[in-house]
Amino acid sequence: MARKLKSPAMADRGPTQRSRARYDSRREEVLVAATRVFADKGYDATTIDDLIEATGLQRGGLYHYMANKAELLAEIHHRLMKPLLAEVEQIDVEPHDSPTAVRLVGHALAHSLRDYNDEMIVFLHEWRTIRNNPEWEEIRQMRRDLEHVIERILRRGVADGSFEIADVRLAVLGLLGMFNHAHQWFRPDGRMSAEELADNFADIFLAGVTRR
Amino acid sequence: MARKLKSPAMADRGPTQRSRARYDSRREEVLVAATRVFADKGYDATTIDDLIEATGLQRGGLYHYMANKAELLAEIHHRLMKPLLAEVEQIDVEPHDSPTAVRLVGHALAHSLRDYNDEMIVFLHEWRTIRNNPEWEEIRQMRRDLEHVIERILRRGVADGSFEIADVRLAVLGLLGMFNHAHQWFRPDGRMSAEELADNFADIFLAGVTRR
Amino acid sequence: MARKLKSPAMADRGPTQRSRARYDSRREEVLVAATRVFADKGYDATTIDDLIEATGLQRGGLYHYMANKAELLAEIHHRLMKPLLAEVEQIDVEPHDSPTAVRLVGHALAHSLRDYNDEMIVFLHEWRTIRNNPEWEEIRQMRRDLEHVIERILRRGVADGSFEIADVRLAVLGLLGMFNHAHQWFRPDGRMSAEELADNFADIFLAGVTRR
Amino acid sequence: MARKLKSPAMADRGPTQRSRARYDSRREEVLVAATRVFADKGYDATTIDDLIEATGLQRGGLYHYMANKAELLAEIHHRLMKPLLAEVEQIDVEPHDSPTAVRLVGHALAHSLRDYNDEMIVFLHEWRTIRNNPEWEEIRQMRRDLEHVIERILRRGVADGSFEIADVRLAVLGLLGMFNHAHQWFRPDGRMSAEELADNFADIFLAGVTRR
DNA sequence: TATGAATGAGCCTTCATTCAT
DNA sequence: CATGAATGAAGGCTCATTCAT
Repeated sequence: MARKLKSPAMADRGPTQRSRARYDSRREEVLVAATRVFADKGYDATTIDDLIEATGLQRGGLYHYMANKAELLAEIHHRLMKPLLAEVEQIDVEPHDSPTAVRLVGHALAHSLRDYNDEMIVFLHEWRTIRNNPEWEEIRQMRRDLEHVIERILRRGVADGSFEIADVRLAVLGLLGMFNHAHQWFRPDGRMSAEELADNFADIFLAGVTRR
Repeated sequence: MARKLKSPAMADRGPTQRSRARYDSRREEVLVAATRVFADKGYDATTIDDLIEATGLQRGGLYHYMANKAELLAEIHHRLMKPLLAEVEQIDVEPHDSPTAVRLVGHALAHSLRDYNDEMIVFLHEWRTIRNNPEWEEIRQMRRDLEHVIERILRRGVADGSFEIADVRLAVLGLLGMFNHAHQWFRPDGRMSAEELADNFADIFLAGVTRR
Repeated sequence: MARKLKSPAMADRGPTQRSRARYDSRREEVLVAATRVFADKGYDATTIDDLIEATGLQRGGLYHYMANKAELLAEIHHRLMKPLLAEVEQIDVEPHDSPTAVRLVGHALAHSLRDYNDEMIVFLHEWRTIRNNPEWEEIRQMRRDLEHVIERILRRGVADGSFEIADVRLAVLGLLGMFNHAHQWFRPDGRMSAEELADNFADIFLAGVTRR
Repeated sequence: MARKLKSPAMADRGPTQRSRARYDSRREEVLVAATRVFADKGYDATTIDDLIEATGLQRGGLYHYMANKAELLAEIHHRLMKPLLAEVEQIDVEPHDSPTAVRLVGHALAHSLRDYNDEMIVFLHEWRTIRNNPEWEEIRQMRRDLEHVIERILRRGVADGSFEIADVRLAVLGLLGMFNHAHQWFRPDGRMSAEELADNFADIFLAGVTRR
């Protein structure tokens, strides 16, 4: 039914490159602003009016760049999890020895903390929001995927004799927990670099799991 | 009411004949598409985005062919009522005997049903929309005009002794009602032709009002 | 989880008879008022503020008596269709000859028109609203049920040789259509009684379908 | 802040001892139920209806045991922080050597985790809610007090040559962070006792700050 | 003409809280 | 103390229309 009247001459044009690019960059701004506000006030406590103020758009204009508030939260999680998951899965398939793999995972987590600091804050704070809402199964799945990859790496370390771990699931949560909690004090532009953070935490964790 | 169809008088200035023709044919397409959607979903429930989808135009483009949504509804009613009213008024001034005049009115109504099926559906469904909005007085007037012509024909039949009708107003509503309701099942390409429909209903109606 | 703290002594009380009755009567008022407004302006065109004005309640108070606007529409249809369906189904199972059964169905329809005039108006106007919304399948089903019972009665008349009908489905729609359309002019307190209406329409319909 | 727990001094006037006791025990139940719900769904996402369901009270009844929702949150924090703060301040004034003091602080934190698990969850999740609302300055102060006591203990350890800490503030946050994060997996009735948890974390922390 | 970003009024609904009984 | 009807502010979202490009 669509595009019935459009003349053949223009049928294949669609939005111009330029307008498309402007839309995308504006959407990016909206997303960044929303992430900031969500990180600061929390998703539920953030009103559309807060987003209006943060973006400088008006009500309708804002909705030009998002379907609804929930979509923003989902997108924020994708922005955080996709690169992280990719990096960790890459580590999983490369031929590292187990301690090195764990260390690299630490670096990947630290990179997220550095490059997606606000997203990380949102991710960690809104877990309950996401957990309690059927609509966000996809995000829950990404989180599970991350845990599974790390679990696989640890199990390989156990299998090859590098590690000695009583409860691998718990170790995964512990490793993630160390980094997750760091979001409360780590600042991308602070004294400690992401690499230092990663190495310090990797040292601690490896000291705890390495077979003696 | 802005942006009425440009009057022919303006055609020789500004836009070329060709571009003028293209504009009109596009406008026609918009109107037909809108009528279809209004008939299907109702005027209020139809959004501009529905019209965008139905016409294949874009938001701004669509507004080149209409001043606003309300104008479309008005125009749809004009398209239906003008020929019908003309036909019925013609019958009124011609020297038919009363039963024949009624029969011809029936045919006129059936023709509307056949030739302006979607418009008829819109007309019947949106009556309340039109009734409650001051802006549509013009349309209400056309409807009243139609009723008045028919009423005049019936009264003449009473006066000349052909008919015996207790409440002429009610009889008008009854006659219109029979045809109006037929829009729910009559299809221009269905089993029953418009002429058959007209004759059947005329038979029933005349049987009811003819002086015994 | 509920009622954990409630002392045993009061566990079986629940709302008092009195308060329950007041709630119900207030809800009834809301429903009647809403039906009136829906009948007048249409469901979609009726805003919550219209209902507030019609009921004399305030926003929150109104929502005390309804889950949402849609629920009202559903309830209105139940109020109309349940007694009608019951009456027609009763006719179907009683041992009437076919013409009598049809006449009784006409009376049942006329009773609805008389006793549930506003509900009837809403029912007839909002059919499209209901048709297009998955949430109202239950109502669509009631309508289908009604049509089926009438269809069954007509088919029995054909089978027993009383009627001669080319297209029974169409005849059902025609019978319903006659009565449905009458809502446009029939008034419970008008010149014509519901019984007269029923008999007149039954006469017309039976004249059309009786085997000659 | 209205309707605080009535002070004991008022107990002898008006309500009997018995009714007073019943009131307090009900209030206790309300608090426990609310804490559970807040921990599960979050403070903002918890509605009064959730509390009604969780307590088994009715709307009006519930409000007899609380001034408003915010008061519950404040009270929950008092229940958690008062004993913890008392325990830690006690440690501070007792003549322990610095590593022992730290270890005892760890045990105090672990006890909170064990005895006030839900309160802890609420405390950690709702920090932002509390931070952004002027009304909760008192709670923010308690948290600051806790940090200050721990900071004092650590600084004493630095002063007496036991510890070598570059950034004492950060060390405080680190120590609290370890325990705080544990609420995500620690269960009062789980494999690991609170004492074991405390000792493990104390070992790790002390290993990190002890002067070599 | 055409585009689509932007506007802002207005809609339905939720919810903490109050208060007459 | 208890009830539950009522309040009304505020929230998320829709949508017809405008306008700079």
